[in-house]
Amino acid sequence: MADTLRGFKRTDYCGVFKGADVGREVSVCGWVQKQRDLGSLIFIDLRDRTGIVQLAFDDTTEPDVFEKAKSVRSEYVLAVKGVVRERASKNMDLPTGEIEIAVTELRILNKSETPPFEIVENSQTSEALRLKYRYLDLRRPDLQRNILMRHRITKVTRDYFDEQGFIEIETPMLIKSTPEGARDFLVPSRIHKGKFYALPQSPQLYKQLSMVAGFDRYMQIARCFRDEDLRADRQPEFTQIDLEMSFVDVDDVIATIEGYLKTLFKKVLDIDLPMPLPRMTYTEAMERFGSDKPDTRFGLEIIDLSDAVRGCNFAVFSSAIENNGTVRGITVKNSASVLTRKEIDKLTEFVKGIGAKGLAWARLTQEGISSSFGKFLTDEEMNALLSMAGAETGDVVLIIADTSKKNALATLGALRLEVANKLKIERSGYNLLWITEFPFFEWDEEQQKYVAMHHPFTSPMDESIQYLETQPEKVFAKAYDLVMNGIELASGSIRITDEELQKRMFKALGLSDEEAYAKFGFLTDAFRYGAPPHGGIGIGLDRLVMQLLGASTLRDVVAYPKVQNMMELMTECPSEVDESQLKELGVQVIAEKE
RNA sequence: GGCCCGGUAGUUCAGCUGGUUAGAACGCUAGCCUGUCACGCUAGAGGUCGACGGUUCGAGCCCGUUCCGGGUCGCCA
Repeated sequence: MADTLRGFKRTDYCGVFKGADVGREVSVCGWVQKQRDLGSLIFIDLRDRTGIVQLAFDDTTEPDVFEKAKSVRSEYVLAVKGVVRERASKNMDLPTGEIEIAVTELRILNKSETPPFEIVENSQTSEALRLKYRYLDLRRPDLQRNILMRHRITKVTRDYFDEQGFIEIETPMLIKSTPEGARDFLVPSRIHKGKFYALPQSPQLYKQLSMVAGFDRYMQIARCFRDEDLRADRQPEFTQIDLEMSFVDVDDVIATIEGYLKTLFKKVLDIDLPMPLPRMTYTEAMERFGSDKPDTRFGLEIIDLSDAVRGCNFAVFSSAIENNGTVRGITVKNSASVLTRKEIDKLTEFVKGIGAKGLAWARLTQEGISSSFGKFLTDEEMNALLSMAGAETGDVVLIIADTSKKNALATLGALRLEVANKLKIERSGYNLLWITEFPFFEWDEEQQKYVAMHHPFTSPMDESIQYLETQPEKVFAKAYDLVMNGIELASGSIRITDEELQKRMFKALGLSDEEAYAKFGFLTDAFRYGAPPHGGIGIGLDRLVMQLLGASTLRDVVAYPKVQNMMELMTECPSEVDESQLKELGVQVIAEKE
């Protein structure tokens, strides 16, 4: 039978003791990190979320307390009373290493089985096992720090936006399904059989309606859901710092977020982030980095080599250009020793894996120039190409030719990151920038038509509205993304508040008036009653925390994450439900397992 | 859905060309030990080699299927 807490009152956390505490009688609670039994001397490291304190049992300890200490094992839960004293031998590696607690009273509040893995920092145990026993995993100091840091970040966030006059409004979790974009999680209705709620992909429409309602500045730390496949930086449910502001344009939203980031970095990391943040248009980001979320902490920028090889005898190059395509490359400085033929073959496989037809290359070594295309080019053409690429001895030029400029840039964007990883190019620090002026429409090869890059409430830039019906590729959006270290951290836009423009928008996206009204009528109705101009942004809180902590996966900053197949390994959900539950909901399972 | 990587003791891993009784470290159990803090010493327990099927005289190892985990592409307005 375990001891109880009756009459016991904790006075201190474990990890906070200092030399000045010597002589105090204290009471602490925690988990046993380690018991070291030296015979007539026992040490126990007691751990709570603040750290570790050493408990000492020796010839000054009551015999029954000493016997009890002998029986203590890892992860037992203890309550301890004793006197803080200076250690006979100090441990300077430990914050509390100068003192220990000479125990006068020991209560074993609960025993523990031997845990399936050790509760230590930097655990090497497989993530699957750790996730199954997440409550033990979360006891580890690194995850404790992450979760505490996450708390700190949300606290600073709420405080900042409160001070700026933002109002936190809780929007519903059971909402109407609007199946554009990502797949919705659906919730069947018991009362309305055959009808469904959706879990929100974001509070988008409600925050806009809150602007119509006159709340002027809205903020919510909102849970969002998307039924799409997972990645290291994607969970099916995630948290967004969601904002909306009335009477603003692009610069106002950006300035607000910059103020927030400056405060956040200062308070959480004590870093003075230089403001304002750099801005880059979408077009420039694609041209230079082949990505709308460029990691600009290193070079390897994309170079247009088309002019050097136009009309050359290498059909791969010349025909790409003739067919309105392009030839582009990146020059990898001083890499010829690392990027051997074999490594370049691997890179070729890599680009083929993401849809390129191949990879042309040139290595400039002391022994001369070797390349995959040299025999097709005249010396003049080769020299012009290398000079345009800025290549010198020791460099390697990697070239993609494609009839689609978009594909060539995207491939090189991915290749650029792959090469940076391969060469272990140093990428430290916090690199933030805004990407602005996104195209409104994107040409979809499969559907052979323009499709929206954003939700249909995004406002076009004023000067491009005229092209909406005639030249969709010339329409740019009042949309902005915040990119940090090559990860999309936030995304937002100024919204449409003009009913006529909204109708034109729906039409341009291929939605009939009837469809648009059935789906979004509640919003367009609202806009007939005095909608203030407004815009906002959603910041991915999980990604933000991940970046600030330097974590490599969201699972390290989400307390109870899901794994790649969408399961939560601890509770093993999703799980089957009773036939009676299904019947009550009017739901029939037809997708039996094969 | 495609591609790539992984699955051997509680944990992290090794395991030769397919060949006797599958090893190590940590952890765990017991005993000893008065200043440990990666305590030390001695002894011990602990294995469906992810699962199923196949090839073989013989499979942890080869082949097939499948399950589980990770990365990635598709997907993510």
